Amino acid sequence: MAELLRTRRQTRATILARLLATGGCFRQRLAAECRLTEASISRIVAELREEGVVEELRRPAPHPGGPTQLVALRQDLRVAGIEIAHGRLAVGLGRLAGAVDMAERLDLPAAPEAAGVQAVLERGLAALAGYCAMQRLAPRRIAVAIPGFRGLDGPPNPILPLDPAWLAARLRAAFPEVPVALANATTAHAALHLPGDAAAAGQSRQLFVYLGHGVGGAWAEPGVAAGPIRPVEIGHVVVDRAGPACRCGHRGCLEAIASTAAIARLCGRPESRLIAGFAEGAGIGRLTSAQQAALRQVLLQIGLVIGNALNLLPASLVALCGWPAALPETLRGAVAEGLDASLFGGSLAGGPGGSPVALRFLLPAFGAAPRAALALAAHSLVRDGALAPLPAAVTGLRAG
Amino acid sequence: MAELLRTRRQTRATILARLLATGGCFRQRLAAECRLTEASISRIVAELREEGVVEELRRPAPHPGGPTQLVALRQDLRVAGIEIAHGRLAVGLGRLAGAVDMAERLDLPAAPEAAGVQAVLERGLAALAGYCAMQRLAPRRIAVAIPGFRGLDGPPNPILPLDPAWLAARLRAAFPEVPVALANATTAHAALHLPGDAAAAGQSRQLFVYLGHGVGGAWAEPGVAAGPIRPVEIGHVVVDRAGPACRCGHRGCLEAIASTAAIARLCGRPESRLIAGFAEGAGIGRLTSAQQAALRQVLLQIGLVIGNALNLLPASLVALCGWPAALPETLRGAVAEGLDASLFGGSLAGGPGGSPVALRFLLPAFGAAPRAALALAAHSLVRDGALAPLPAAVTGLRAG
DNA sequence: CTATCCTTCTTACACTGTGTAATTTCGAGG
DNA sequence: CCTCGAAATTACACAGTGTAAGAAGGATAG
Repeated sequence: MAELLRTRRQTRATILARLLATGGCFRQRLAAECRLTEASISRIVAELREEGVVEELRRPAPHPGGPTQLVALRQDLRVAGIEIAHGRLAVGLGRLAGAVDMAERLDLPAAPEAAGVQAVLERGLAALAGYCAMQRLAPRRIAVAIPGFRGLDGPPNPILPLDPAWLAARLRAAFPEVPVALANATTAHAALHLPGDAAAAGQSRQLFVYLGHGVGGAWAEPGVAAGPIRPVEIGHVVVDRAGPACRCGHRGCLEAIASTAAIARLCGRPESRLIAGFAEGAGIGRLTSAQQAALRQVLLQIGLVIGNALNLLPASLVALCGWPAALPETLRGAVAEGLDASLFGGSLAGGPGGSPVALRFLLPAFGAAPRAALALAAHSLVRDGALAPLPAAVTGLRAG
Repeated sequence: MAELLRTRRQTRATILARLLATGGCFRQRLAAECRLTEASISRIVAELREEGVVEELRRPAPHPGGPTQLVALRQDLRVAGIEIAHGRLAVGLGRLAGAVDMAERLDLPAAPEAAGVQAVLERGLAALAGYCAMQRLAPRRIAVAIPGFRGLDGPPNPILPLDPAWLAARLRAAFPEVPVALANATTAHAALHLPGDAAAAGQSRQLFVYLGHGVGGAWAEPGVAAGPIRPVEIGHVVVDRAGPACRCGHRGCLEAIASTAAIARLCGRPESRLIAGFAEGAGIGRLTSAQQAALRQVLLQIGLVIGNALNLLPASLVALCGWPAALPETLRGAVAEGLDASLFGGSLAGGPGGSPVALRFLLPAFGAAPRAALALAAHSLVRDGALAPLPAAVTGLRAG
């Protein structure tokens, strides 16, 4: 009995999501992981093949009479990405699997105003459109990763003076027919780091936390539901009401103590040098023992906040993407310690009856922009079943 | 086009949920609020009428040619509830709308052991079954509200020595054919206080927080989705790692500072007297100014935790059920203050672009047990579309 | 090069659930 | 009793999936 009804779009999305996550797989496994019969797989794969979205690759049969057709996303599909990070604009074109065809980075004005940002965006768009025209490549989707973005009709962006409606209109003009996805920069990073594990095919939920110049997060359910990535204001969870002022207007937000800006202050060196050190794999450098102790406190706090978040909405995987990944194991351990101090009903190892939570440290891809935006574009394409996206009014979901 | 596919069970659940929330309404409104056509309403109402779940009541037409048949849940449907709270076991039988036919309360042993609890439960069950037999009434569903419950295959209950599997088996034996729902006591209270507003028919999410001898909460989405009530361990969000020890093993949990036990300690009087005062509507009584200040701090903390929770998962309504409702407005305001200090992107009134959040204080129904369990039973019945519940393995949801 | 055997892949059919539109029913008033 | 106007029902079409039977394809042996 079908206790799980899906629209065609949803079914396509589940299948495409599995293909993106696995990089291609045989129909049997695909059917199992998508909770469909092979009959349905057959129908939809045929449909997607017609449309040029997937292809079947010839493989030697693993056993007599075994499958020979590997179903995979077509490798020549292109997506475009636009990403704003660290005072630069990056535009690029790439493939679904992550390979980048072209990337170009432009400096934003030091004190960005709306007009200046628009001008640089125009240059980036021109470069992107020019490359596409020259190579005769048309992206299937364009995604834009914007720090501080909170929806098309959200509040004005406090971080970057950019009108999302203007950008969306501009993109529609420059690339007619190509669907556009706008999202928060953190959402894009979450898309970049979505785990493709077999485990992820289950009903598991993931909490992604990004610690950069800003601090943000996202809930992701990469399972069969092909669920959306929901941004989370974990950076503005208030840790200490008497703490340092945060740019959001409150005091003692996580961001105010755990962003790279705060850590740079703590370590007594400029944020740019700190980030450069991480980017070169040099780690955080020498610290006084007082600094180490302070850093440890921050890591503990991060763990506490994450544990508290899981008390409110359980997840089976926490991905912590940012500067802590560059620290030695001994210091990093403080995160787990903090988590254990707040996670109800068990520790990381999975206490009595508590389901185990995995904690992963990820190094952010400093300077790899616009890879996150490209990943977001791929995710967005897949999520819509490689069809024209539904207007937000229909989905009832907030952009993000 | 149908971008919203539902199984029959889901459709029935949406309709029944609306009927439960509104207490009966005309088909036109029902169709609109359930996002169905009147044709579908017709089919399903006919089905439910056949089964004796709904009835149509004759009403004078509001305008010439207007509707005359009010669709409503049948008033003679009964549900049974079993609730454990404040050292007592309450069993009862009632109607979906809330009327209680019979309630009986039995004291639990002071230092409860598994055997003692079982014995009292047996007595309660006998009373319930006896009443049902005498009145020739058969409940359509039985719900049990258990403090500390965390799922049928969750960890052993740290609060009450009760094996849920034993209880489920015992209920199946005593009331064969009657589906049983076991849930956390907080979930049951959330069910009791589910808002039935028209607003609730939307996609809104609600955060319910219960401040009693324990502190817990639940996310509820009472909209068309007929979504489940998901328990939240908000009582074990750690507020201050150096705070007082909590029974969960951590320090500084919200429960450790905001439960009635903690408040009783703060006010320097026994918890039972405090609760009795609330139950009689006498409020909290006289406090020294130091006590008032301390209480204010606690309320601020509650607000902070709630604001932080909304940073992680937005909601449009916060229902705060417990002792704060008995306080004067001036003190209670501290909750909103704390909330404003942590809720990102706007205050309670709805900041720039932030969606407004409503905060409601509810007086808990002290001594009204098993009304929460009865509400839970009604909710559970409706949620399953008045059909036999699916086994948890199929729904993929944790009991709660 | 063909026959055979094995599984994979496809497809016809049945079933569920909904919306559209035509039809029927129903209550109220003259 | 008839008629009007809206509500309520129902026939039909359509989307989506599972079941099961049939078609197709690769590997091996002769």
